[in-house]
Amino acid sequence: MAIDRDSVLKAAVGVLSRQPTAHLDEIARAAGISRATLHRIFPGRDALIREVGLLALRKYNAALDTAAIEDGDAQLALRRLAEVLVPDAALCAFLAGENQLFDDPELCALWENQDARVRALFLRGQQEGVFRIELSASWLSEAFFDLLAGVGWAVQDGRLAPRDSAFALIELFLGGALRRTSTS
Amino acid sequence: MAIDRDSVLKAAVGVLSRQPTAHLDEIARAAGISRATLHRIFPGRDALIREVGLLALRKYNAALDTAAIEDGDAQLALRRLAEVLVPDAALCAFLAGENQLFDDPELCALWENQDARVRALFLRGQQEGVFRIELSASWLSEAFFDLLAGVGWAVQDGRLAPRDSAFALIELFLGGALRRTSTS
Amino acid sequence: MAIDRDSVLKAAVGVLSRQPTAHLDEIARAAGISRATLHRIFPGRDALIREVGLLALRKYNAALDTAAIEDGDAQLALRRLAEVLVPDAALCAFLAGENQLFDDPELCALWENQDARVRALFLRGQQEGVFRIELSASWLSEAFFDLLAGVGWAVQDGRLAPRDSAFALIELFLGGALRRTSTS
Amino acid sequence: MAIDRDSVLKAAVGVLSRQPTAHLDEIARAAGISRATLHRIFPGRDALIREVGLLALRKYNAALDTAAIEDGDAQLALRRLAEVLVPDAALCAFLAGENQLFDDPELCALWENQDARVRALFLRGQQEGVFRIELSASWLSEAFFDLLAGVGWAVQDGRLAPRDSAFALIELFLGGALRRTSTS
DNA sequence: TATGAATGAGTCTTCATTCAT
DNA sequence: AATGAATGAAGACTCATTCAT
Repeated sequence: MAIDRDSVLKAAVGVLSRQPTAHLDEIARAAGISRATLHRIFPGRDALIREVGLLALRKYNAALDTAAIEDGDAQLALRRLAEVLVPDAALCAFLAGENQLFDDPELCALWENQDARVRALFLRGQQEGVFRIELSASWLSEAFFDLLAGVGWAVQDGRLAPRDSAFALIELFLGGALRRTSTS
Repeated sequence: MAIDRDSVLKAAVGVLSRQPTAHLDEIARAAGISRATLHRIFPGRDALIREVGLLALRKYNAALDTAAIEDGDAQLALRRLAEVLVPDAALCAFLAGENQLFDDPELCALWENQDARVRALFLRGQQEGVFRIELSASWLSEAFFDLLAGVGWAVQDGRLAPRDSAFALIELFLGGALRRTSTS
Repeated sequence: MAIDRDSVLKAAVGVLSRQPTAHLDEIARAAGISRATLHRIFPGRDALIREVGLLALRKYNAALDTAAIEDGDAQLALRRLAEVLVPDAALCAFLAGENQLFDDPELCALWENQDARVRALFLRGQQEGVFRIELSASWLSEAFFDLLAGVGWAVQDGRLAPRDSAFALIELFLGGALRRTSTS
Repeated sequence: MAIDRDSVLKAAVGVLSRQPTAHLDEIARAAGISRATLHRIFPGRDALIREVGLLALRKYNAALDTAAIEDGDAQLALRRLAEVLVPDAALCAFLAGENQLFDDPELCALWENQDARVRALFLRGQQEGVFRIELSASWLSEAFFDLLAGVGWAVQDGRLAPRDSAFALIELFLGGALRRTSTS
């Protein structure tokens, strides 16, 4: 059995999400293999990063499906999405740090497609009166992603407990930082 | 007239916040000088990045002072802080992308000091009943910074109008994405 | 088979003793390897030069031991030393050309230690009535080294036959250029 | 009055004889002028070094004339030469360290011419029975130069008193290190 | 004229990548 | 198949050199 591509990818995510400029040395060490072997599995650095990007985008897309964001109440759909995405927040952190990745037309298209679905979710929610209309759907989409990446970083660096991360994300994003006074 | 360190730093921020791995070539070109001159002003790449980091942290610290975040209502203090920080959001985006920067003890200490002030602001707000207590002060502080960096990226890439950025940041962060229904 | 550090060092001596400013390119070519490999073996130019210096000083020290300069007649001891040192005269030529090398405390200490032994040899010879007392022991030591380096250069450039070099060195140094007339 | 070329040359000798790879910065500083001014006086580094080389060779040649080495007893001629050369030993030290200098045909020719005169002196001395014939004239010439350069270094670095240098040179070179026992 | 400032050229260095075992 | 060893390519860096004052 060949070395497991997935385990190498996972190691790469762990290293690259924290340090996008990490050397292949570190990634190989994190994966427990040598640089040369890393090259046998992935034809080169760009290929490796592209694979990680593809993995991230596929998981993101799968999460959109799993959460069925086009169905039902927009708020609940977003809550489902957060629940599904948070375990892979590191992948989103990776994507946030490798914005050069989107020079690749295929990845860019994938991202656009998925981002469009999220924007559509917010738009739907705004039309249904669930989400605020003063904030554009695209900003909501971007901010949601920013916080998701932030959760990924915070968890990886031990500043946020994985168990709390979904709550922290969705509560802040949906409800904001202000306490709602009952009388207002 | 001598080359202005600050103008070079500004150009470096513009380039590095979008692309942390940018070559010195690009930075020099963006600053309108040659690589050699860039090296005369800053002894090396690390020194340049460190200087940009210092600039960012100093601006951040100055913003905390300007906004007087220790004074008055916590919500208003945070609103003032957002207003002051947003024009320099690119610097925060840079900081977010160069987390390796905090290996430097001095920069790390500076950051810790400033982050502590922001956490104290949230803590005060929570004690005063202004901010929600279900979200930890440190998460609020980190999330605020994440959104600030996100604003920086979005503005730089033309996805968010500079004019709207302060509003987008503070409204989402304070109020969240959900529309508040008057009857609930 | 792994590249031999010693063979690289030997090549470096050959190049650097003639031309202290030689590019790493030339040294690598002389060693039959690429610049990159040279860098893998020695972390940098300074490290390489330092290693060559260490090699030279170690050989010099070993020669002092081999010749047992502290034992027996001082003149014979010096003759033994010359015999042992001459094959490595190129190393001494290298040392003579890289006097900046002695900024390094360790190398400087090594040199001082060895030079002290040679000075002690001359002092002993002077006390035994073997060496002239009008010439200070430190000057004798230095002059001996100068001639040794000169032999190294002359041999490398083909102006002196290796076979004659020990004789040329020791005869000139001990006896001087003047013919001794029996009647005087 | 323009900056004195000679004072700059003198400063260059002082620096370059100790450190052949010295930067123009150091030479300019030693001469009390700026790098740019140094460039105005000498068209470039090569030109400067060539000028110093020419100066050294001219002084050497002048010394051969002043000492009238072709006249009278060979031993006395060499003693006169040593007396005349020792004050400029630093120049010889410079020449010894810049052997690349002799790639220049003119300098090479000059050197060859002068070296031939010195070799002729030794050859004459050997034929007159003054110098030993076991040591070739060319080796004697080279060794004399080596010791002269050694004197230059030793004086510059404070290991030899200028006052003693001529004596140290000529006594060692002519008489050698061995004490001559009256009975032998 | 003399100089601080700027730069072109070329070396040093470090990667990602390939090769031989 | 996996790896240590070797290398090509390209960026970082430092000079000598030139320019503008």
